[in-house]
Amino acid sequence: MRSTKEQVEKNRTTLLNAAGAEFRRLGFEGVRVADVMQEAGLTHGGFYAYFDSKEDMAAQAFTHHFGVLAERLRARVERGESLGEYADHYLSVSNRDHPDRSCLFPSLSGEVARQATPVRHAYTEGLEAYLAEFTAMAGGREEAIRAFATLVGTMALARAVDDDALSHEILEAGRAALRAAEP
Amino acid sequence: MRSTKEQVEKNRTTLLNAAGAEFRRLGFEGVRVADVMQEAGLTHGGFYAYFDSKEDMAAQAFTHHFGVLAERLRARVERGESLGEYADHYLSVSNRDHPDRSCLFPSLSGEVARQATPVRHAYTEGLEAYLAEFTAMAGGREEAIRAFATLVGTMALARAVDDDALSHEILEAGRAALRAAEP
DNA sequence: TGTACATCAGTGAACGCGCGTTCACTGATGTAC
DNA sequence: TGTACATCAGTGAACGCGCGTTCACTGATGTAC
Repeated sequence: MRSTKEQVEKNRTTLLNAAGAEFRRLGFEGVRVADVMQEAGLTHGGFYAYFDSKEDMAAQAFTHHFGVLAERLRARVERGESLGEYADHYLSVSNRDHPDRSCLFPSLSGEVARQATPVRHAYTEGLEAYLAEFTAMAGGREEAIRAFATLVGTMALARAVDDDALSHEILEAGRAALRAAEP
Repeated sequence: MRSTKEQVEKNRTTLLNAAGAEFRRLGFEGVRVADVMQEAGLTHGGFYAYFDSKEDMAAQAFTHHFGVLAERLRARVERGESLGEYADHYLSVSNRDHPDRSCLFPSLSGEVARQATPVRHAYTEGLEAYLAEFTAMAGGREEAIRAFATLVGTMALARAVDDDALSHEILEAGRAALRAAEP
């Protein structure tokens, strides 16, 4: 049943994308190794041909995700997008309702703080890469950190809350905050 | 082995405090029912005399925690504490390193979004109670939401990061943001 | 106030399920000659 | 270029452990008379 090298690389990408989405959607413990394999059309036994452990998969999926994220952010910066426009996108209802399709930080930061070194390290490098791009949009590094913390906190609260009106109010307050913070 | 009514009430409080601290320290799945019971000097079998399920314990512990939190915040408001002073406290290194002794939102918001109704409901009521107090300090409800989202996001990032210098930088940026936002 | 009985907090063993990980095996791919 | 062998991605059953939950039992508390 050996696969071609190309197939293996294709599978690896599929697995990293699927794992990233599942982690954001379900949290670290909510993800099942067998499910991720299934999303790539494989059975669970083959998992260890790709990863050392579930934790290793998380670290690799994080790194992969952050690469994609930074690239997308760079495109927005190059397009000259303003902080307010970015906030409208980041804090949209669609992003709120689809953590699997959006940024990792609001969904997983709490859990990452409890993870072991490899995962935290991937996270930290991802945040640094993100801030490096975001600094241009926010008009300075400190401004970038402030603005990003507001985005992350806003989305985390808006997602957790069990009341749609309150959730909308939170999202709108966050958007207004970033509009006001434009350089 | 039946206990007195007073003992039962004392145990209940101990359990709620212990559960609240454990959830903030370890996350929902990281907490073991047996450990929480042990912290009250009890064995795991008696758990269901106090709670319907682990989830029920979480919901009750959240409500209990938010009661304490709102009370403490009210004391600070009455003392006339400024937003900047509050941020210095909230975003202290000591709070960063002791999630079990500090506010629930930065540690658990991500996970709460994936929990069932009772937990999310307790969370939502807790946030509303918190914001009700915080509005006085921040000088308005929208200002309160913005400022609190910044606090929560800042602490979540500062805790998750694997680099002490970056973590300090994040905390300081958050403190500066709230100082600048003072009414 | 004292006595008899019912209640129920608490114990500790056992159950059961989920899930990460391991393992023996398969057979197509890749490579050496 | 063709052939023989080694490699290794992939399979699916089985293992093993952790942990929430259940259960039969205990004995002190609470209550009815």
